[in-house]
Order: sequence, then C-alpha cells, then structure tokens
Amino acid sequence: MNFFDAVKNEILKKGQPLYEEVEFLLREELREPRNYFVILEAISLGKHKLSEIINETGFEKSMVSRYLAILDSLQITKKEIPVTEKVPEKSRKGIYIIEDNFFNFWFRFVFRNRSLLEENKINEVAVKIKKELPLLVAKNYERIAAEIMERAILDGEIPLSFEIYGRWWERIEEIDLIGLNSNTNEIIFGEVKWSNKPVGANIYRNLKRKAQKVKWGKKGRKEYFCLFSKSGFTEDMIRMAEKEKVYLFHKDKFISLII
DNA sequence: GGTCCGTGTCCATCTAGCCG
DNA sequence: CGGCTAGATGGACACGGACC
Repeated sequence: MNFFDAVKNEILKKGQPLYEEVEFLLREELREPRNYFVILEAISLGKHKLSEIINETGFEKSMVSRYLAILDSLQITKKEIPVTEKVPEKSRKGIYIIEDNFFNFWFRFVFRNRSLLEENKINEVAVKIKKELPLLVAKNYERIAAEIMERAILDGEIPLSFEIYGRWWERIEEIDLIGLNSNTNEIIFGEVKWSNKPVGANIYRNLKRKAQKVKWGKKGRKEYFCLFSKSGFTEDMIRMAEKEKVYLFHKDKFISLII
C-alpha cells in the first residue's frame, strides 16, 4: 500500500476526516504540509494556472512551482498540457489539476469548509456539495471520455485508432477531447456535455469551428468528430450525425446510427 | 557553542510564446 | 523580426531546530 492510499484509508476509517490527522500523516512525507494544503485548496477551487495559484495563495512563484513538482511526483496533482504540443515537457500552456478525485473532493468541500464543519453546520456544507458536485461530475465525464472512445474502438464499433488522447486549449478556446494518429494523420475532435438537455447541432457546429483553430497536421489531415452527452441528442443533431458521420455517445454507450 | 539539515527567499538565467 | 512576459530551474544564503 502506498503512502496516499494509507492516508485515504485512515480518513475513511475515521469517518469524519480531521485536518490535524491528515496533516500529521502528510508531515511524514512533505516539507511544510500547511503550504501544500493551501495550494491544493486553490487548485480545487478552480485556480489551475501557475499565475492563478500564485495570486490565490500569495506564495513566491519559485516556491509554488517547487511544491507543485513535489505534488506531481507524488501523483496528487498532474500538469496537463494541450495534447497537440510538440515538446510537452517544454510547453508553458500547462495547467495544474488534482489528479486524485478523493483529494479533489476533500479539499474543495471538507478542507474549505472546515470551520463550518467544526461548528457542526453540516447542512450548509451539504447544500454547497449538492450545488457544486455536478460540476465535478462533469469534469470527470470529460476525463473518462477518452476511455469510452477507446473501448468503442476495441469493440470494433469505430473503425479508427488513435495514439494519444487529451484536451486542447488556446486562449479562450477549449476542446474537451482530441485523439491523434500521427501515422495516418487522423484527428478526432470531441465535445463532452454533462447536461440535462439533449445536445443539439449548435454544439457540433461550434466544435467544427473550434477544430479549425487546431494547427496539428493541418495539411491533408483527416478529421473526425464525436459528441458525448448525458441526456442524448436532438432529432436535428441525429440527422446531421448520420449525414456527416459524427460518432455519438450517450453517457458511456456508443450510438450506432447505421443499422 | 558548533555542526548539520531542512526550509524558504532571493536572485540570475534560460526560453517558449505573445504581441506589435 | 525583436522585445517583453511568464514560467522553470538552480545556486547562494539566511534562519531555526535538532543533535552532539
């Protein structure tokens, strides 16, 4: 059992995670645990860029990148880079995310609200969790979309293959899922929606527009598109998918349009 | 008191990406 | 293209606690 599994077990065993206990466990491994807590809290609140974390925490920038490197080596956080970057280790577009879902939840809801919890105001915290949890679920749907796609490929439902999957962003534009195959110069673009409304053709059109901003393999590349939706698709979108061969997924299931 | 180690800060330097 | 900024990295150093 590795160190962080041990921490998790410890927290789960106690039922109600206590800051001091987690701190005690972390002290064995890290420098100044409180600083890591502050950094992880900032990330869990949506501060993903290094500059945002520096602003939020007020820490020295050399210190923050050092701490993030340690968190990365412990596989608590991960530095994510647009999948199309040529030299990933030199990219400066990286954003920092909390890789571990348990830690993400804990810092966002428990650590953040520790004073409320200590006053036993459980309901207030529960309301916050209820309100914000769908956002976390949506993020995780994006994270597993590549796995869903890969499974459909392995099952022979989609006659394509890709070497790597990832996200892509540039300025304000963002694409949830991109798969690349550099041998065949094929690229797939995906939009992932965890929403209660069926996904319509406007989402697809917007994805096609954003795809043009991705420079990878621009000369003669073959483009494919896929959509992931919690609540299915509009009639309009389904017709368009048949016509333009868009791969549709309802939650984790591939929808075959060719019968 | 002297030494060692871990930690945090400051500084210099390098470089990718951005903007004019 | 050149200049600027943001991010990464590593060295020097000061501080404080632990230990002898």
